[in-house]
Amino acid sequence: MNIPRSHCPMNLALEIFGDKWTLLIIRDILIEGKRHFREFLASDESISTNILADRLLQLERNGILTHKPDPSHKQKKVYCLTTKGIELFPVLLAIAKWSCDHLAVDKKSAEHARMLIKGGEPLQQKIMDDMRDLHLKPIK
Amino acid sequence: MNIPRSHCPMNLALEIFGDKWTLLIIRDILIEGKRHFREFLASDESISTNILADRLLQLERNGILTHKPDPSHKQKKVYCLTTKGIELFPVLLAIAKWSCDHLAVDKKSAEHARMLIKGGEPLQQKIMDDMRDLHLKPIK
DNA sequence: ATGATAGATTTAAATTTTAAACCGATTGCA
DNA sequence: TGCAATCGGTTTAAAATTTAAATCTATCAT
Repeated sequence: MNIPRSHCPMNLALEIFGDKWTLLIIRDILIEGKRHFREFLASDESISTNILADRLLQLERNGILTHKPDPSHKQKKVYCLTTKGIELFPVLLAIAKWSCDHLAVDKKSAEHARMLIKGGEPLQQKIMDDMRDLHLKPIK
Repeated sequence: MNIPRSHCPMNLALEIFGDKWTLLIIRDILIEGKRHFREFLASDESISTNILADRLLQLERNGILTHKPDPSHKQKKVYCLTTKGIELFPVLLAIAKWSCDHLAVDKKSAEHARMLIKGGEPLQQKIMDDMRDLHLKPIK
């Protein structure tokens, strides 16, 4: 990474995910359960392959993602969140709540987001625990 | 605004503040108490004037900021958050918490952020109430 | 063997960001 | 009254990033 503009928490975070795409990938993993390049590529926002490849690389460099081989296909990778990545969940949730309160989000997503928020801390902790189980298992 | 890539809450939010600068301006207002162009300009990250002018305009267009004349100087504007803007506070806080937990933030900022987080809901509500008092008063 | 699928890389064009210079209006001070 | 500083910007040209599209090689199922 380059030298950061400042060491303010907000700035350091934005230098990692302050762009239009990075948090959409995290959303795809944390909310949609996606794990593969082609799955990310298929999201509604239609990211292009070079941007996706770049963002995945940056996320790995920043210790938010790792990957392991997919046994089903030698060229296929399974992307895994690290603890650092899983703990972005509250950030996503705060953003989703704000959006649902103030923007014209589509009904289905809004419903899902509100359910997650309404579940409160206990539900959110459970989801993060499940994520830890799913993503942090050692590469077998 | 252009047609959004999708109506997912995350995407809609990122189309507004998914960049390196926008949330730094919100931070300057919500956390640092800044209200003027020149104050934003003086922040550590050294934003340039045209980018700052553009982001302030976008924030106004998106209903997050407004401005009113500053009685002390005919050319001076006082920037005010709307309710929509003030309610970005939990988003900033979630990001700051994640940063403090996972990045090399400077000690002073980390301390401040942790204080805000440790205060919990009551402190956060109080801060947002103060902000409403300060920013939402009608232009006299 | 063939065609589909895998994760990319390459390219050239379009867009955004940047730093720096510049702007006219307003203000404080001598 | 004159002058320098300050106000919120705009303008500019260069640099960097983003984009869509085409392309690549390896793998896989049939």
